[in-house]
Amino acid sequence: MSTQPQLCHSNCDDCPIRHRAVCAHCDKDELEELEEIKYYRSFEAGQTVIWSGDQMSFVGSVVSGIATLTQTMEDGRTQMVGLLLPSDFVGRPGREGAPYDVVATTDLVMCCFRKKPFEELMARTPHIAHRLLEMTLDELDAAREWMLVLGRKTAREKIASLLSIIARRDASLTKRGMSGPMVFDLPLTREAMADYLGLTLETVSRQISALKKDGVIHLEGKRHVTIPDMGRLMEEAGDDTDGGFLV
Amino acid sequence: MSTQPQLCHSNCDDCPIRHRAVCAHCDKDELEELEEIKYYRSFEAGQTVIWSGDQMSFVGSVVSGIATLTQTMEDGRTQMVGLLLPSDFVGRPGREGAPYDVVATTDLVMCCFRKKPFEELMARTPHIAHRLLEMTLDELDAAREWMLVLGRKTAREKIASLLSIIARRDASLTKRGMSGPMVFDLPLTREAMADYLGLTLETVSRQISALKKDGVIHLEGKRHVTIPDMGRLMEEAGDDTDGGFLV
DNA sequence: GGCCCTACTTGATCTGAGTCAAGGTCCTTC
DNA sequence: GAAGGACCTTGACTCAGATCAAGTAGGGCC
Repeated sequence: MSTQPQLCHSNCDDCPIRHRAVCAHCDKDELEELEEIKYYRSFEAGQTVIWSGDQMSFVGSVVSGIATLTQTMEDGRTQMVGLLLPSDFVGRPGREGAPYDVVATTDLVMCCFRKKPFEELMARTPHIAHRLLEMTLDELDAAREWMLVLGRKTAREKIASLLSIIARRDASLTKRGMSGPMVFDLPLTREAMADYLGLTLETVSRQISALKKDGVIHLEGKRHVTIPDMGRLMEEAGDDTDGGFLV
Repeated sequence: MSTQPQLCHSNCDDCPIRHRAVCAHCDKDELEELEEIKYYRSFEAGQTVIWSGDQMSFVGSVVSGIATLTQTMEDGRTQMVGLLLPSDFVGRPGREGAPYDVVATTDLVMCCFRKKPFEELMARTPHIAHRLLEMTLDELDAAREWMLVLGRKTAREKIASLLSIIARRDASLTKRGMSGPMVFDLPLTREAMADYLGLTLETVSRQISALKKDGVIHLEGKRHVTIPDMGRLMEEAGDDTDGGFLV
C-alpha cells in the first residue's frame, strides 16, 4: 500500500508502470475503489485485443509489449493510427464501440479497469476526468503531428520521423536520457512500419538501408538500432521543433 | 434570456450556433458566469487567428465562416490538420501554446470565452469537463479517420472523401437532410483542399474535373457543387461505413 | 546438420501524382 | 469596358514510390 501521492492506485506496484490516467493525487478511498475494479489481461503477439465496432468493456494501460491501433479498408489497405507502448492508456470513457482494431504486435500485458465503474468514479472525481482530458489532448496533438508526416513528408523523412519518435519514447521510458548515441530495438516489423507511415514494406526496407549507408543509423541484425547523432536524425526527419510527440 | 436547458448560455441567442461545449444542462448561475467572460472576435479572410507557439487566451466556437488548423515545415510544405466550420469548438483548456496555426479561410466570427475563468468554471463544473472530453474524443476520431485518408487513399478517393465530409457537415448544419441530391458551395480554394489532402492544387483540379466528367458530381462555376448520388460518392471515397466524421 | 518459414533485401519496371508552363475565367476597380 | 489579378484548368514531362519478382538471413525444430 503505497501512500506517496505520485504513485497511482495501491497495487500497481506490480506493474512496471503506474496508471498515468489515474495516478497522482488519488486519495486512499479512490485507490481502494480502483483496486476493486482492476484486473490484468494478456495477449499473444498477433492477437486482436478489440475489433473495430466491438464494445469496449474496459479502459487501461499497457504494462508490457506493443499494441497498435489500425484501420482497414474493404480491399485490405491498412493504416495504423496509433502506437501503444508501455505506460500508454487505451480507452474511450463515455464511448461504446471502438472505431479501430487494437492489435497486439508483440506479447502484451495490460492492466485494465472495468469500464462502467471506472466511468462512475470518473464522474465523481474531477481530477481523474481532468487527467483524461489532458491525455486525450496529447493524443490529439500526436495524431495531428502524424498527419503532417503522412501528408507531406518523403519516404526517407517518414522513416527518420518514426525512428526519432521511437528513440525518444525509449529514452524517456528507460530514463536513459538523450545525450550520446541512442540504442534500441525496433519494436515493429518492416510491414508494421509501412502501415504506420503509409508506405510499402519494400520502400521501408530501402530507406532504412539508405539511412544506414549514409551513416545516419547503424544496424546490428535487422532490429538493433544505434543512432550516433540524434540531431542528424531529426534533420533527416525535417523536424524543426525538438518537441516529442506520439500517442 | 432563454431558459430551455437545450440552449447554452443565455445571450448566445445572437449566435446562430450554441456553444456546444457548454450547452445543455448549464444552470442559471453558470450561464451568467459564462456571460461575463464572453466576447466576440472577427477576422478577415486570410488573417491568422493564432500563430503556432502563441499563447491562447481564449476558448470558443466558430459562429460564421471557416478556419483551418495548419502545420508548416521550414521549407514551406503545409498540411491542414483540421477544418473548423460554424459550431466547431476551438481551444485547449489546460494548455498554453498552440501547436499549429489557426487561419481564417473566409471572413470569420468567433464567440469566445476568456480562458482562465473558463478553466476555473470547468474545474468546478463536471458536466462541462465531461462535454469537453467528449468533444476532444470526437476530434481524435476525426483525426484518425483522416490519417487513413492521407496515408492510404488515392487522389480521386481523397477528393471524394473531402466532398462527402463537407456535404454531410453541410446537411447537418442546414438540417436539410441527406436524402436526394446534395447541393452546397465549396468553402475552400483548390489550394486549401490540396493542403488538407496532402496533394498539389493541380491534382485537386484534375480529379475534380474527372469526377465531374464521370457524373459523380456536377459543378456550376468553380465552387457550386451538386451531388446527385451520395452513395456513389461514398463508394468513390472508398468508405464502407456510413459514419460521418470530421473535426 | 539440414529443412522450413518468416522476415527482410534488392533489382527491374511501371505509374500516379508532382512539376513546370501556358492559358482561361471571372471578379474588381477605375 | 478595359486592365489587372486571383483562382482555376489543362498539357507535357519527370520522378518518387509502388509493384512484381527474385533472391538472402536467421531462428526454430526435427
